[in-house]
Amino acid sequence: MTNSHRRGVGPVSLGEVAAKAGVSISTVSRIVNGETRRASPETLARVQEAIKAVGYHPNQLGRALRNRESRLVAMLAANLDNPVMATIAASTEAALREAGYTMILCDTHDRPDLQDDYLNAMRSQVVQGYVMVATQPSPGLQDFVARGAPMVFVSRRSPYGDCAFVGPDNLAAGAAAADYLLDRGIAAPAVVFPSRGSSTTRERVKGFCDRAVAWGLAPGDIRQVEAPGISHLDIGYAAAAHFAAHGWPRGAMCISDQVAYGVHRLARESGIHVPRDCELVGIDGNPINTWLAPWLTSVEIPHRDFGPRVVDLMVRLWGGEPPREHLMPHRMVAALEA
Amino acid sequence: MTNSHRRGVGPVSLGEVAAKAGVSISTVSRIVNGETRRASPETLARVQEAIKAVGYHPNQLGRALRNRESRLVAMLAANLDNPVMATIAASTEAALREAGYTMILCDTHDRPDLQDDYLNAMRSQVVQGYVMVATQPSPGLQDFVARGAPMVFVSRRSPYGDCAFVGPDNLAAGAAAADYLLDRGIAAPAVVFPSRGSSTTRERVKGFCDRAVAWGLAPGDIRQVEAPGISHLDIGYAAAAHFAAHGWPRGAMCISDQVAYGVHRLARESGIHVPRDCELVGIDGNPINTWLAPWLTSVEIPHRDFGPRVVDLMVRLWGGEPPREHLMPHRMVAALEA
DNA sequence: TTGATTATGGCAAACGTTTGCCAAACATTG
DNA sequence: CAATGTTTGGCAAACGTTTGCCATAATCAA
Repeated sequence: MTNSHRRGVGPVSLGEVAAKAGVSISTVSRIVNGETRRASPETLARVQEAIKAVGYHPNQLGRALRNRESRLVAMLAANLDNPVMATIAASTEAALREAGYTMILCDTHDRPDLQDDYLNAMRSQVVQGYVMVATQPSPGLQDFVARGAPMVFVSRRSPYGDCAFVGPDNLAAGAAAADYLLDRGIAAPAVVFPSRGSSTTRERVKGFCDRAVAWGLAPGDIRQVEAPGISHLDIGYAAAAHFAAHGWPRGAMCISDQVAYGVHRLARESGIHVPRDCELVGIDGNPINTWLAPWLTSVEIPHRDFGPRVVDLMVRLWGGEPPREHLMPHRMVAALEA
Repeated sequence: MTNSHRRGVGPVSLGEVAAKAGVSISTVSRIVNGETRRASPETLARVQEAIKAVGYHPNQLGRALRNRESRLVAMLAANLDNPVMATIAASTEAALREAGYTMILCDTHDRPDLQDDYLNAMRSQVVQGYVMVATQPSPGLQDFVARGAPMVFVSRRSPYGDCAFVGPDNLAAGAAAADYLLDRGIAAPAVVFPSRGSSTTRERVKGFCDRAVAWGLAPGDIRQVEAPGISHLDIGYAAAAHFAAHGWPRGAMCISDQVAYGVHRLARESGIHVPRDCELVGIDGNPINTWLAPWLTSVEIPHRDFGPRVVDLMVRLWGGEPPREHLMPHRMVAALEA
C-alpha cells in the first residue's frame, strides 16, 4: 500500500529516499542510523516522511559489506530429525535473534564431508560465528579451529583443542542415573550404549560406572551392553536382544531417551513390563515422555535453555575472551507409571 | 596451513590474489568464475596458484551486492519443536543446498507479530524467497503476498490469495481415515480436532465426514469432539475428557498424531485399551510411532519428500510461472498392535 | 566589522564483486 | 606494407552502505 507506485523493481535504496526528500544519501543514512543531531528538524521530518513513503528498509548486504560484519551466525547440526537438536536449534535461533543476529541452519547428517562443505559455504557467506551441534571430527573443522574461528560447540566437545562448549554435565548425569537405580535396590544394573560412541556417550557411561563403584559395586557387577548403528532407536533395540538372550536386568541406564525407546520396544514385544520387570532410565528428558513413555525415568537436560548460553559464549569469544565451558544442570524425572 | 602467513586479518579478497599473481582483479574474477578462455595458459596457472597460496574463497556478500541475488532463502516455521516441522525444515534445507541456496531458519512460535518481524528482517537480508511452514495470518504477510514476493506455503495454505503450496491432500487423508475405521465395522466413529483449527484441520475433518456420509452414515452418527488450546497434545487430552464423561467411541480419527497421543494418555489413565476398546487413527505418520505408539494407526504424510517439492515450486516462481499447488500422497500405516 | 564557533549537510572513498568496453600486442590476409 | 582479426587483459562503473572530511551558512562575541 505504502509504496505501490514505485518505478524501480528492486528493493528501495537510500538513494531513492534521498531523492524523494531532496537531500543527500549521507544525510538519510545518518538519520536511519539514529544520528539525529546532524540534521535540522525540518530535514529530519522530511526524510522520515520519505522513508515511510517509499517503504525503505536498510539493505543488510550493503551494510555488511561496508561494516565488515554480517550479523549472520551459522549452526551446523548433525541431524535435525533428532528432537534434541531441533530443540537446541529453536532455542539458539531465538536467542540469536534476541541479540540481533540471524541464524543459518545446516543439517550435516552427521557426515564429515558434508560438514566441511558447509563450513566452506558458510565462510563464503561471511558468517561471524559457528554453532556446532554434535559435530564429527573433520579436516575442515580442524582447520577452522586452528585458524581460531569463533565456534561454540554444543552437546559434543570439539575434537580439536580447547573450544567453547555448552552441554550437559554428562558425568553427573550418568551418576544421577546410577543413584536412581541403586537407590531403588537394583544390585546389578545394566548400561546400554552405542559401540561407536561420542565423548558424550563415554562420559555418561563413565559417570554411571564410577558412581556405581562408589556405591560398592564391583566393576563386574555392571552389565555393559553396546550395539552398533547410527540411530539410537536401533541401537537400543539391538542391545535389548542381548537382554532377551541372556536375561533381562532389573534396571538399566540408557545413554539417551531414544536408546531407551529402542530397548522398550523389544521389552514390549517380549512381554517384559517396564518398569515393573525392568526399570529404564534415559537421559534427555524428552517432553514427549509424559505422553508416550510414562514408563521411562529420565535425566532431563534443559535443552530449551541452551540457546542463551550459546549466545553468551559466542559473544565472549567475539569480545576476545578465551573459550569457556558451560555445563547445564540436570533434573531427575521419574517415570509416571509405577 | 595454506594461508598461515597472511598479513591482513579479514578474509582474502580478489585483490590480494591479483596482487600475488601480478594481474588485475578482473582477470582473477573471470578465472574464478570459470571464464578460462580469456586468459593465457601461463596467466591461468599463475592465478590458480595464487588462489591456492592465499586461500581465496569468494565473498558472497560482494557477489550478492553486485549480482542482486543473495542465494538466500528464508524459512518461517511455526514451531520447530514440532517434529513434523523439524522434518520439513531438514528436508527443505537439504533440497535448497542441493540447488545451491542457503536457508535461513526462523521459528515464529506461531505468533503473527513475530512472523511480521521476521518477514521484515528477512527482506533486509535480501532473501530471494520465503518458505512459510504452517503460517498464521498477519498484516505483514498480507503485504508480502500482495507485493508478489516469491513464497511457497507448506502444510497450511496462504490465508491471502492464490499462492504456491505444498502439503498433504487433507480431504483425501481424512477420507482414508474414515475408510479405515468404517471398513473395520465401527458404526459411530468420533473425530477429534482443535476448536480454533486451521484450514488443514477443517479439511481433514471435512474429508472424514464427507466420506463417512458416503458410507451411509447420517451426519449425526459422527461424533465431533473439539477442544481449545495450542498444543495438539493438550487438545487431545482435553477432548478425551469428553469421552471419559460421555462414553468412549469404538474408534476415532484424530486430526494429527499428536492429538492422538493426547487422547491415548487419558485412555491409558482411564483403563481404556487402544486399539482393543477404541481404535485411534492419527494423521502424520510420525516415525516414532513404530517405537512408542504401536497402538496407533496413522495416515502417513511423506514430510521427508516435501523439501524437493518446495524447491521445485520456488524455482518455478522465480522463473515467472504462476503459483502452483502440489499435493503429496499419503499412505495408511496400521497399528502394530492388534 | 571581524573573527571564531556551531549547525547543517554534501563529497567521495571504501567494502568485494562482476562485466561492458576499450587497448595493446600479435597474427593473418591481400 | 596496409588492413583486418584475434588474443589477452586492464579500466571503471555499479550494487547499497557508512563515515571522515570539507564547505557553506548562520550565530555569536568582542
